[in-house]
This record gives sequence, C-alpha cells and structure tokens, in this order.
Amino acid sequence: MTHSEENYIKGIYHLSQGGKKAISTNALAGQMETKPSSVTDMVKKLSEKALVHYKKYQGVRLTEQGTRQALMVIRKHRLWEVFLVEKLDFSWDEVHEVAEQLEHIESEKLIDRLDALLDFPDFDPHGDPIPDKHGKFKTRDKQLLSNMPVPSQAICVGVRDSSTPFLKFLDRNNIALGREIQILEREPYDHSMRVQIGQHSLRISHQIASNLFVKPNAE
Amino acid sequence: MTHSEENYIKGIYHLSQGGKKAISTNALAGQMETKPSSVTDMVKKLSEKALVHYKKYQGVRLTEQGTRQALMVIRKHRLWEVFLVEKLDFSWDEVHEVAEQLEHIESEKLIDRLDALLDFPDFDPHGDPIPDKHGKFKTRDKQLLSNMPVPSQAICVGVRDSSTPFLKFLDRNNIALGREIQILEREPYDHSMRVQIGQHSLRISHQIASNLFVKPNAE
DNA sequence: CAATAAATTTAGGCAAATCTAAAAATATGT
DNA sequence: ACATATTTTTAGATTTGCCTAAATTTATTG
Repeated sequence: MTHSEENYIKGIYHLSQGGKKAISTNALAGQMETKPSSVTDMVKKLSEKALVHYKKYQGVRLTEQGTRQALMVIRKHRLWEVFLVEKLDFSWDEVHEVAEQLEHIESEKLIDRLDALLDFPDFDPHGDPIPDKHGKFKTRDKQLLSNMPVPSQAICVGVRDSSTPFLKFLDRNNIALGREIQILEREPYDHSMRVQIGQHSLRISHQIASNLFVKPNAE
Repeated sequence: MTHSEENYIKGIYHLSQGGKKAISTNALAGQMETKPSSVTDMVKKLSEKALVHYKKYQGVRLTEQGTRQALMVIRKHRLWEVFLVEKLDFSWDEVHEVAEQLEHIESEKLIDRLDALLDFPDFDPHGDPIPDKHGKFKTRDKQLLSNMPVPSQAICVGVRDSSTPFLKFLDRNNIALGREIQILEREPYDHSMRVQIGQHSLRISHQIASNLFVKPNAE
C-alpha cells in the first residue's frame, strides 16, 4: 500500500465509526481534504485491491481486509503518539502531525518492539484505543461530559476533538486525562456547566463539554 | 525535499567521501540503483534548487547547502539506528532498512529529542559518526585491520561493509565493536591474518580484514 | 588524429496522485 | 412527476520519478 492508499483507508475507517453505512464520495473528499474526482479515482484502485466495496454512485465501505489494514495503520499512529509523549516529552497537541508520518513506516518488528517498549498501552494520549497486533482493542464505557447527570462525578478519559486549540484550553484549565471531575450544575439556558477539577471550580461551555469524554465514577 | 531528493543528496554525499571531485552520472546511477537518464533528470532538479553544482557532462558536487542537508539526513538515519539497537533490541544487521524509512520523517523536535533520549551518541552501531544538529561530527583515528602491523593490538571501532552477511560473520566470530583484537600474524601469500579476540584465536581473510576498522591500541 | 567505445543527455512514454471542467446519475422540492 | 439542484463520474491535463531508445558528447586507442 502506498501512503496515500493507507491514508484513504484510514479516512474511510474514521468516517465509518458509529454507523456502518457506505461513505459518500463527497464525505470522503472532505475528510481527505481533496476533490471528489480524486476520491473516485482512488476508490476504484482500492476496490481493485479488494480493500473496499464500491459501486458507482453508491459510496464505499471497507472490506474485512480493508478494516484490518486500517486498524494496523491506526495501531501504528497511536503507538507512535504514546512514544512521543512518554519517551520524548511531546505534549498531546504536538503528536498528531509527526505520527501522521511515522504511521507509514513499514516494519512489523519495529511496531511490535515499540509496543513492548511502551508496555503495551491500551490507549493513546487522547484516550483513543490502540488495536493490538491482531486488531483487537479495548472499549471503555465513556460518555460525553455534556451528557452527564447533575450532580455526579467522573474521570476524564478522552477527547472527541483533538485539535491544538482545544487541547491547549484543557491544559490551561488543568484538565488532563485521568483526573477526577465533579459535575456541579448545568445552566438550562445555554447548557453550560459548572465543574470542579481538584480545588479548581470552573464554568464550561456546552461546546467544551461535548468534546470531552468521561467515565462515570463508580464511587 | 522529497524522499527521492533526500536519497540522491545522501548518495552523492557518500560517493564524495574520500575525494572531493565531481561524481559521475554513472557512478551515481550505480549508487542509487537507477538508470543514468533518471540521474540526469534528478540532478537537474537538485541543481535548480541549488543543492548541487552541475554542468552537463561534468558530474555533480554538493553545494554547501546540499552538504548540510545530506548531513541532516545522515544524522537522522544514524540516530534512528542507535534507537533501534539500544531501545528496541534490533541487531546491527537489521537496522539499515528501517532507518532508510525513518530518516525521511520531518520534525526537528523529534530528532533532537531522540538525540537526547539516546544521550547524544557520537557513533552509530556500525561505528559511523553521527553529525550533531549543526552538522559537526567526531572523527576517530581508525584504520583497516588489513593495514595493521604484526604484531599489534587494537580495538574494533567500525565496519566498512555493513551488509548482513558480513555483520553476521562478525557476530558468529565474536567480533563486536569495542572489543580488543590482537593481530598475531599475516600470511604473505594471500594476506590473510591470524588474530585473537578474547580467548578465541582465528584466521581472517584479507577481504574480511579490509572491511573492519580498528583503532590502534595505545598500550 | 581519426574512428570506435563509453558516458551522458535528450526525447518521448508510463504510472501514481492530483486537479479542472464537463457529462451523467441521483436526489429534492413544489 | 418533472424540473432543478446536488452528487458523482469521466475526460483530459499536470507533476514527480522513473523508464527505453536514440542522439550527442567525451574518452580511448591503434
């Protein structure tokens, strides 16, 4: 697979998350930041390689083989992200673009050894699951902070938006994965919330709350 | 720079080692395992980018800028080799092909952090010097084992051939970088040598001896 | 120093991945 | 349901890096 093919497969996989219908040419063009005509070309090629199911005007779906390949690219991407954060002290908003490059390195031995070096992590720095070498990954009962009852408590476990501005906002407000968060109140008018992190109480807009995943706390 | 451009620059640099004359199109085609006509095409492009000096039928030489770029690619290649051996337990004959891929990853921060993680190594697993971020590197007074006087002693510091068969031969014979080697005798007829490594004495062909670098031992 | 050999460049083509513009198919709205 | 809008595909061009074959330049040698 070329880098471009791998990127398309990954893009299709991401768009398929939460809904197993076919992905439209336009949607994929959006995801890949390219033109629909380019997508049509690539999709034909992927179809010939049996990585996707494709019928003209009907969109694409990954085949089983395509899904496997996508999971391997995602595995590599996320393991490299962990490496960058854990071993090279990158911050969680810096890792994506470098991992976009590293994910295309071809060496099974490399990635399995890296996995071992990192102690077989289950989740990447943004809380996303890392497939193991067979494509299996852990799921977590997480939900958006915006959907949590009031009052309640939870633990931050992931982000839905991993853009730099959002991650830096979380940093500035001491919100990090693994931290406990108290949900204190919700404003009916704009759905903003008051929450507490450590000693620190703050108000959070609906937009923020709907991009942060938490695990409801058992206690 | 594209991957291909980087590879050419690196190829020209390697051919330029030991002699600062221009590199011929054919020589470069050999190094790059490609056709002379392809080399001509690429060399024109590199010339337009001011990475090489090129006049038709006169061969190429790296410009100062080209040399700097070559050293940065080599720096990356060799740091990744150290990483693979030191952190991921690769053997020294397995690292080259993976490093060929990793050397093209673009991120200054990545490579500087990797350098720090590895404790700023001066030499790679084959004994070749690693340029620092300014392109400076250490040289060592080394010479080929085949040129050593008899009797004498030395320390293995590098290989001239880093092909898998040669490295595996060295492994099988307990010859590793850093080890002391006693030069016991030389056969005038075929220039083979008797040497001793640890308790182990062995006969070494001229071909082997002329691919192993040693540092003459002061004692 | 010509004539042949070798090296190098040019010319023209191909495959991958992209694009624009036009054509074709599908979807939508009244 | 039919006209219009939207989506998707096709056709043809471009760029990069490579190729083969032919032309050109440089080197060799009797």
